[in-house]
Amino acid sequence: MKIKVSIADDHPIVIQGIEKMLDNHPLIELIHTSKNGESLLRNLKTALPDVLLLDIQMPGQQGDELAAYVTQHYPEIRIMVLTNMDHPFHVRNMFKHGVKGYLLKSADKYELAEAIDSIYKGSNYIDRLLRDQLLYEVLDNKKAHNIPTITKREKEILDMIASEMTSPQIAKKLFISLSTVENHRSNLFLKLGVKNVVGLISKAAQLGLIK
Amino acid sequence: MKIKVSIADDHPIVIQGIEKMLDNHPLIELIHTSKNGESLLRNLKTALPDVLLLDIQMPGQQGDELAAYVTQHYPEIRIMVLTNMDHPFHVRNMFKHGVKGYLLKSADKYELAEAIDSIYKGSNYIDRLLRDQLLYEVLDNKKAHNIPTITKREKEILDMIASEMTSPQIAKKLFISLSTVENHRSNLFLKLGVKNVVGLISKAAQLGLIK
DNA sequence: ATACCACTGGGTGTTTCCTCCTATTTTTCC
DNA sequence: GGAAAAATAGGAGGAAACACCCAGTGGTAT
Repeated sequence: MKIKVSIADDHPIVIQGIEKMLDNHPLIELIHTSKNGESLLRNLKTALPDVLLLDIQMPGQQGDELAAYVTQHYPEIRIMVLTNMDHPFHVRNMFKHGVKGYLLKSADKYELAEAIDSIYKGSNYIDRLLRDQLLYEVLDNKKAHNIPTITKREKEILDMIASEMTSPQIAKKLFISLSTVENHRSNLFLKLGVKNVVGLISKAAQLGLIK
Repeated sequence: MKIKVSIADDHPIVIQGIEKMLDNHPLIELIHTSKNGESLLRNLKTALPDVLLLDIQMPGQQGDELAAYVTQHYPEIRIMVLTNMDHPFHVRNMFKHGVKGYLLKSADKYELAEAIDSIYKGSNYIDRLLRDQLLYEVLDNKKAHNIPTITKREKEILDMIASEMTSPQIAKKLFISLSTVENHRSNLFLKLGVKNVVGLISKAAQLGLIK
């Protein structure tokens, strides 16, 4: 009995690449591939995989919502994220949504097969570099990547900052005082652990909070 | 006589994906694949492809330098960029360095084959969306994406800005006066057509100038 | 009912940003 | 060798950012 694998990724090249990598593998078989969330959900109704390879950035539904949905409705499927996003934040975030593995798209066929095999057997799998980074964070007691929740208002203001608006402009547009805007700004700096607006933009982009 | 194709991309998944896409194609054959610039140059010494599929972001050499080198030393090779970067700037930039085609990694096998075929036959090929955007820029007489050259010093300072350094800090580190740093800043704003550092960072990231 | 938290607003002071000038020296290129 | 571009530096001024405070209000969860 082979391990049944399904892929959801909007890039044909990636799908074909994985197909080729798993081709003729003695223990793994590919049962279906999906270009987007809807297609995936349709496929899941026809046959259930043991392991689902899931991209984070896809048109329509976001990977984290999709992961949460699949985890809830098909708890027996083990989800492995397959992405280019190499920030520990995303690892934490996706594991919160029930995934069991996190693999980068730079992986080769041996890594891919090993990752699939180990999460099928019940272990978790995280890309080596990211695993080390997460471990380092824990040992170092760093909170930097353990991002606190960004509130609705903060997110709103973050977006406006990112579109090159100054604090006075934001205050005017939101009908609130300059002080309030600057308070929100400062809170964003604190929460993301950055020193200035440059860091804010970089970090927020890295975390997928903007753009 | 088939069209001889070579790939240079640091992601095994992408290489395998393209291999699979071109497998059994009646008119196209893959003669070698390379994971980085060095490996590519070594491969070129053994056999010459008609078309080279080249990634922009690779460890070590950057895609544009590599393209320029190959264009100069092997003018008979037609280079097609294969990348995720979907900004018109990169199209302009890579064509400046002698490439003949620009394809996004979201392409499917038909697009891939068509693109290879058309640049082999002497036409250029640009992803449809990017082609439209470029055309729009021309018709609209927009200069926004026609980014002037960023000088070495400006690049240096841009990197320091991106690492959250303030102007006084940069001045101190480079042993130049604050005025000079601020001049370079202003010039960067002008060249990238932005209003403040936020815009600078976003634009620079978009253009691949930083990170 | 009380404790928490998001959102709001204010004050005060320093630093940095950003713009608009001008101007000299050095490097690069044809 | 002469022109153009890049790098350097200065002043002057206003706007914005950033770092500290503090404090009231309204919702909500225990």
